[in-house]
Formats: sequence, C-alpha cells, structure tokens
Amino acid sequence: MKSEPSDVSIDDLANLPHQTVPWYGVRNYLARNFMRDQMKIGDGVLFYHSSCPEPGVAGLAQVVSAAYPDETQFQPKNKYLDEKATRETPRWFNVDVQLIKKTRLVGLPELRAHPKLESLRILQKGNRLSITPVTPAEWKIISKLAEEK
DNA sequence: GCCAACGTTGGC
DNA sequence: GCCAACGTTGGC
Repeated sequence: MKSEPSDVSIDDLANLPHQTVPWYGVRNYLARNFMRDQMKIGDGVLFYHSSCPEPGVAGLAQVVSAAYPDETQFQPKNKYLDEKATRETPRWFNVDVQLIKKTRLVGLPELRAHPKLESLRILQKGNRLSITPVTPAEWKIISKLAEEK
C-alpha cells in the first residue's frame, strides 16, 4: 500500500494511537475493490513510501479491520469529499492498517534488481494503483529483505 | 518540472 | 457507447 510520507509516513504511523490508521483517501475503484472485497483481517501489508526522495518499502503492517465507509468522503471541507456519496450509499471504503514494524528502507532500485520480483505489480511500467496485491512468495522475499541488517 | 501511463469526464 | 480532452500519479 502506497502512502506519501508527507501525508502519512511510517514514523507518523508509529506515533498514532494503537499505531493504526484508517487508509482513507483512496479514490480509485480498483484499489477500493481490493480493500472492500479481498482484504482480510490479519493480511500483511508492505507500507510503501511514494512520491518522495527515496521511494520504497519502509515497513511491515497488517490489516486490522474489514472495509467500512471512508469518513473523508462525507466531510465538506475535506479534499476527499465526494458530493455524490451518501451515508446510505457510500462510494469509498477503507480498512484500518496497523504497524507491525518499521524496517530499513528497501528502495525501488533494490526491488528492481531482485530477479524474483520481476512481476511485482508496483514495478510494472505505468503502474499507478495505490494498492496492489502481493503474492505470498513476493511477501516472503520483501519482508525478509526488509528485516535484514 | 517533465512526461508516460492511465483513469475519468462529457459531448455527441 | 465512442473517444478526445483533461487530470492525476509518481519516478526521474
């Protein structure tokens, strides 16, 4: 899951109550569907820093709630307001994500250099989705890399 | 700041 | 339902 560290960084997450954050602000249907339809409590999350000097995996986290309506879609002054969304028929959902541990930064070049991560979604050309699924094999490789050193 | 890629919008 | 125009993402 991508987050801009200027918005919510791994350190921000570490300092939040219960080290948990609602993954608000997703306004892409595919990414929304991943959260709503596929994520389960206990699923592992690679916390990825994007749009920053050093993009890459910054920590390990986990899903700690089922998807529920994203509160920001109803907030008039919020930039994520969606005027077509109502309480009765919410359009956007989020799960809660809890930190497992901050790790060293596994940067994009390092991910790209790994022969077994060739098909990792986030490395594919033109990938812009803020949430993408990771296979168990990819999780194993990346979480192990992250915990080295 | 550039630009490729891709999603969304809206006229027809 | 098509598709051009426009907006956004995100690495560089």
